[in-house]
Amino acid sequence: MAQRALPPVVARMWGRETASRHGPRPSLDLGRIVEAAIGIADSEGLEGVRMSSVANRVGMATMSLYRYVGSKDELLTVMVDAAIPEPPPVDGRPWRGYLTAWTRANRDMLLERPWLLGVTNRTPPAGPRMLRWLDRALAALDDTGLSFAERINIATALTGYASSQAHLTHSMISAAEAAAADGSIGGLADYGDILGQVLDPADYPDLTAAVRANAFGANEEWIDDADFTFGLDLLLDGIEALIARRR
Amino acid sequence: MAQRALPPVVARMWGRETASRHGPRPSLDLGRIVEAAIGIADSEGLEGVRMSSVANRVGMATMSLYRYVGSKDELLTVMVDAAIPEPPPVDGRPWRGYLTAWTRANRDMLLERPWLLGVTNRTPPAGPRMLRWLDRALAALDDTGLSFAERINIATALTGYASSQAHLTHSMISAAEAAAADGSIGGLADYGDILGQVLDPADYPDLTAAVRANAFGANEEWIDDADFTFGLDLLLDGIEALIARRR
DNA sequence: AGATACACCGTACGTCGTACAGAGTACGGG
DNA sequence: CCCGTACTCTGTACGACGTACGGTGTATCT
Repeated sequence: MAQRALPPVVARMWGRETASRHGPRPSLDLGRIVEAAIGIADSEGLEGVRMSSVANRVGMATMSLYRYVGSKDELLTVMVDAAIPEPPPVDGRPWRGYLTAWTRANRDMLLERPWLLGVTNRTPPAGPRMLRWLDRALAALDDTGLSFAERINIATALTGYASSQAHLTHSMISAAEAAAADGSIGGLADYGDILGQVLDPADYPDLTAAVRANAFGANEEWIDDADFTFGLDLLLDGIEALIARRR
Repeated sequence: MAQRALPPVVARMWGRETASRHGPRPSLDLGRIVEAAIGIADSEGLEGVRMSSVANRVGMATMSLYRYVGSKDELLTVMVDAAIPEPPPVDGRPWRGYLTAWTRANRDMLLERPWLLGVTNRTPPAGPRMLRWLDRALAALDDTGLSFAERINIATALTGYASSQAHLTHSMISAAEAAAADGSIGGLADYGDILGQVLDPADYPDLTAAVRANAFGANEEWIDDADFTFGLDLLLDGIEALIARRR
């Protein structure tokens, strides 16, 4: 059985470090470092996470971190997985109820730690927590008669929806915060205002109509679940139709 | 009518520059700079886009760019909108056919210029091209009896789906390229391989089953539209159900 | 003609990731 | 018991890169 060697990042995430024989014991472990980095990201955002600031927080020299982590990118990758909470527990609920909660929890975790959105994953997800989410979604669809490939695609679509939505509401929130300071665009109402100024009705007939109908100023409560639920139900209805068709 | 002042980035994107009275004429315009920056991004990726490299390409000193652009972030924002192609033309097609083409074109443009995925939009989209896409999607749903708010939500969901999907396939592609060089994870088959090594069947029952069923090694052709169409049809079926329900 | 505002540019600074090399330390073999 | 070895920790230094600042030349307005 030719075992392909695990990439170092993956090995570290799964705690498959090879214990060393010689020399002094490490005075730290990767966990403490990641924990410190997450703490900084939570309080100062991603820009606050510097190799120097992380090292400072764990009481080491900057360069010492490189005994535990190959690069800053690697640290970020490990951070992401460690910062993810456990997926909602699977009770006996029907799939639709569970996946609703699952997707909402997915979005919520991204809004609680917005810096997760700022880490562009270049590697496919291979962390223990992330995969646990995937596993639970597959489990929820166990009795639907769908193939594994289909179930994976469904989970992927839902994850994508959660993160798009989180990205959107987060950008609205931070725009509003910026607006409070310097008076730029803040809130959907201002956004509609801007559009009204700039749009040429001939070029953008429907969008102009939407602005005039005040479709943007409508709900000021962005985290209001109305929009989120609307799109989610679109997906779930589609899934339901697929399952029905299969039977 | 109290016109809220346009944010400078928005003004620049819409060509609302105030012509200056005194002094020498600018030897360039924003368009040339953006064009140059896009050219670099296309050939070298986002990391290639430095203020110095852009300046070099247009034949100016680095600092001269700041006469045309407030900051690098601003340049990136303007680049994004300028790099977006026109949305597919609206013919008389029924909404489903048009939105299918629209979403696919949306994804394709992201795969053609992957660096678009690397620009994290902190501002809500306010560029002429981006808004034209939105307008056309709204237009396609004209005769469906849906409200403006609903149509906007639908367009948002489809855009989100396109970019999630693009993000995913792009990360697979670049992982494969990296694998060709250093032998890390490449392709879905390798991915499944890794998972098989690392997963504890007790903790990840369904995922293990999926791996054993070879659900990951199945289709090697990532840009194959099968996966894309599957998720898209989920959404479109949901939309269709909604429209039907309304009537 | 002089004042004024603006285009363009060279220099310089601050920040951040990390390559490199040295110094101290525990373990294993002789 | 001791020496070599491998490993941990650290300071210094370098290279990128964004951009603040101030100076210089030029075209327009009074």
